[in-house]
Amino acid sequence: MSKVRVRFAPSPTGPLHIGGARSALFNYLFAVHEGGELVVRIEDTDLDRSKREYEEEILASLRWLGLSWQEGVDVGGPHAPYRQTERLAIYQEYARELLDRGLAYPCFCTEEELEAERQAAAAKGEMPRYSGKCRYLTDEERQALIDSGRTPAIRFKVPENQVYVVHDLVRGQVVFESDNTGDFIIMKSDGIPTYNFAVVIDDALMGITHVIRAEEHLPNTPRQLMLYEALRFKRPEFAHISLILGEDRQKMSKRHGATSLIQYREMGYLPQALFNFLALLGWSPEGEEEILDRRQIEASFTLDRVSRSPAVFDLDKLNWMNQQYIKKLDNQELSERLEPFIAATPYAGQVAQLTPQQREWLMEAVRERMVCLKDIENLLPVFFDQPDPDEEARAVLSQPGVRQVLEAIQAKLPLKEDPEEYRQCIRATVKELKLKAKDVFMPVRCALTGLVHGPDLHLIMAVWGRQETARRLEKALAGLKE
RNA sequence: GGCCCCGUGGUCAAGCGGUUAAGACACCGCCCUUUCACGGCGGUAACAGGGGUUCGAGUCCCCUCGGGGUCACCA
Repeated sequence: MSKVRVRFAPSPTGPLHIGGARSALFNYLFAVHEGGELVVRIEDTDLDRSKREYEEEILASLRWLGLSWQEGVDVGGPHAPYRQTERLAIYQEYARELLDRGLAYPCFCTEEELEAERQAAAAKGEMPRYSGKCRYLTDEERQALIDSGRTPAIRFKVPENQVYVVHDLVRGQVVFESDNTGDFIIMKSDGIPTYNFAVVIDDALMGITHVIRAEEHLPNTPRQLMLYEALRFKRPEFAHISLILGEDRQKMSKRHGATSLIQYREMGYLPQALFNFLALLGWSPEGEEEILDRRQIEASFTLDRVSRSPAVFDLDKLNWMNQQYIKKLDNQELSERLEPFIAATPYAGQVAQLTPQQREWLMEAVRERMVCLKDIENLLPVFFDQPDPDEEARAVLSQPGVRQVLEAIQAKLPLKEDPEEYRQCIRATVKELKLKAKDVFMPVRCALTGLVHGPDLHLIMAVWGRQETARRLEKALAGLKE
């Protein structure tokens, strides 16, 4: 058995989509698990829509996700070039061969004519399928058309009455009849190959052994099988993975909200979480554990555990998973991950002023309260602002005995700045005044933060430090009615 | 419409002829707790329908229904 070689072949016509990321991920996982190789090829034959910046963005997204590959546009390799527009001579050579062997022919129909044909077919309730009009043109007729200034596209002659069977690794046998397919274009009139033609040639030449791609490509597969046959290439194994759907069960697209990987990064999702989440969309490990790191997934990934049915993208579950991963980060990592998100808030400067120790406390206070890293922007204010108490807080502060509590706290504010010291200070007050813990904690929280909810009070106080805590107490006391 | 794929709780999903039909997310309840969150415990909830095959069917076959994909000189 030859070494497994798979590929991920995106079109640089937009940012990397969630679905594309999952296809890339499955290829990557299969390659790693089988000890094979992954190649990244750029399918930029759509000249109008392809953009180099998208190519770069896609590669960056793949790297961010944690994928790596052995061959590709950016890393080179023995089958270079890996960008289809740089391989045009190759496709032209094979097109020539098919023409010479009578397996393809020039088609002079204009797009307008073809469109009219399709309209007519649709009107009659027939399926739109190329009529084969140009298939039997004589040499003279062809020459005349060329002389009249037309540049032909090249069509492949679809074999009649043949049955093509795809032995799909996730779907089993899928049968297609060639008669359902009209002669299709393999080279556009501008000399650029179409998708079906270019993929087949590249996959064959690059020694791809397994084509793992989204299910939307399944109907294309018989055309590709015809080309493998015509070009006398050995066909690879195929595995069509199910689609990722939006809430409405339609193929996920822009209208379903965030669909590009970049957007998830910007919202503060961790690549490890996305990696884990995406792997579980359409694949399941043997055990019951669902929080699995990259190594574990690589070690257990097999195609036979890939699901045939489409999967709805469940943001709730991604959120939960991201939260799990955030919780696992230590202070150092969390702090680093959070940096760009903190920088985007008005508190960036103040956070930068914190001592390393205070910063640790900040991380502890905040860690279990975030679903996404971006949530930090809602958590920061309590450490740096002292808003007037909101309605709920005012209710707490209007209870009798609040002044006494605040004064007791004030009297024993610890000299040592440490969360434990602050906690002890409050506990001691509880004991001294013979109150319920709640009746001390809540007034203090409300007086100092103006809010009834928030991170652990002793951690917040530690981040403030003695001076700031004392200042807030002062201010709160002054603001009390009596 | 033609062709093709899919069909276990709201969602992901285990199951590969015999199970009280796992587990996770979400939801609800209880506990922990200064609050919220976290965490712990528990609960509601599913084999699309109909025919077969079989001693026995979520598992195999057929039909129906439902959902989706695809029918370009886009990939």
